[in-house]
Amino acid sequence: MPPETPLTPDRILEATEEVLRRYGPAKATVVDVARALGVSHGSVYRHFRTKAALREAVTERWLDQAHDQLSAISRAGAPAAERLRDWLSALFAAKRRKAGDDPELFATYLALAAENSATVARHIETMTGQLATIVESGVARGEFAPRDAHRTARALWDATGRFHDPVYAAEWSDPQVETAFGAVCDLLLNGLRAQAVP
Amino acid sequence: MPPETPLTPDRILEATEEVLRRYGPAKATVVDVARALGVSHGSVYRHFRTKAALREAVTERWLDQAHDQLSAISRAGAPAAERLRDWLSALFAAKRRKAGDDPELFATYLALAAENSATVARHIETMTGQLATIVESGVARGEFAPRDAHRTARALWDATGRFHDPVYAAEWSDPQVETAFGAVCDLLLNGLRAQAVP
DNA sequence: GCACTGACAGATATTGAAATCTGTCAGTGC
DNA sequence: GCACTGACAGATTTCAATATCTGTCAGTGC
Repeated sequence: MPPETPLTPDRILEATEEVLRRYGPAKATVVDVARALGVSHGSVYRHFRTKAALREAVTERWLDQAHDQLSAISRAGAPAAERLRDWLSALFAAKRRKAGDDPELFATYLALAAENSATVARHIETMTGQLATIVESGVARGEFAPRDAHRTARALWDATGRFHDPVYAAEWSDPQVETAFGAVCDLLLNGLRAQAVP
Repeated sequence: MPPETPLTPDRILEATEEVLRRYGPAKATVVDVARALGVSHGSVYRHFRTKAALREAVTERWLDQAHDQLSAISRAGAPAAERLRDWLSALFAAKRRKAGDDPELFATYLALAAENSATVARHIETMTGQLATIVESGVARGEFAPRDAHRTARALWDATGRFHDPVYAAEWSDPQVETAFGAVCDLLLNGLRAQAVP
């Protein structure tokens, strides 16, 4: 019998998210996804070549959500130092909220991220690209000393890892972490404002 | 029969390290340690109340090794900026060497560290204490702008996490990581030299 | 008395047979 | 022709039995 709604990659991804949410990354199976959609698992394989590809697509979708809000900050008109602090704060706040609101779901996506390092690497490139935009405009306006924007963006990303890398999620509920974040931001912003690195 | 050599905590720790090295953290048992020492496992429990206490003692011993070399650098007479860079480089090099030379042993100690967070926290306090010493002397000599040495030391530790936290060990074999380390160091040292954070 | 042993109970880990899952593909129905 | 099904082989996971381990303590020998 033909389905009421056609089976699309998007509907499959939605069902996969739901199944992952309900069963967790270890127990979620393609059969579960098919069952949730009321189709046979063979049909799922018509749209995603492997279970890994399906999970990768879900991972990508999840990571892409993070881009939008931050992208707006990176291209705003405020002074670069302010935009940079806002951007890093927004990233930290978003991650911390997700980790705190639903730790299980966060752990699920952490597991997905761990098995899709290439997708994560692409996500990080997008993120450091936004940081580079801020640094570049700061240099152009004379706020920051001239420097290699991409190298600096990567350094900013690396140096703030404790406040966005999910492996540290357990520490984000510690009240002192806000202070630590402030201290690192101060140091980094100070470093940008100072005279150029030789 | 009385043993040829008396059973001491130190001998037990040595045997435990050997057993951990041979069997890994998941398979190493107290019975294995006792067997390696030629005693009954009951004897081991006369010196360490639980298996967890034994593993914690091994963890502490391992972490303490790291202190000595770095401590010398932190108290040397060189300019603070140079000492700081040397200290961070030495820490990174030591960790990277350990991770690269014997990944299995490194993974073993990583597992031990994960189950002894209080011991690790004490280790980190010692480390940031050494960083604070460098910062303090840099401020005293006028190399660095005045600042809270401990807060700054913690920020330096946090910001360089990617280059000493074992969770990132897999990335340390990437040739680009040296560049990334240099970029973060440049930014941080620049931040210290610049005028004080308000 | 002292350092050690070894048997024990309850907790944890291992193992292998049974169940489930992944990925394929010939077949079904429209 | 097209979207989907469902049976299948091989891979993986589950589960319960079996074995091993942890931590205790009364007992042994010096």
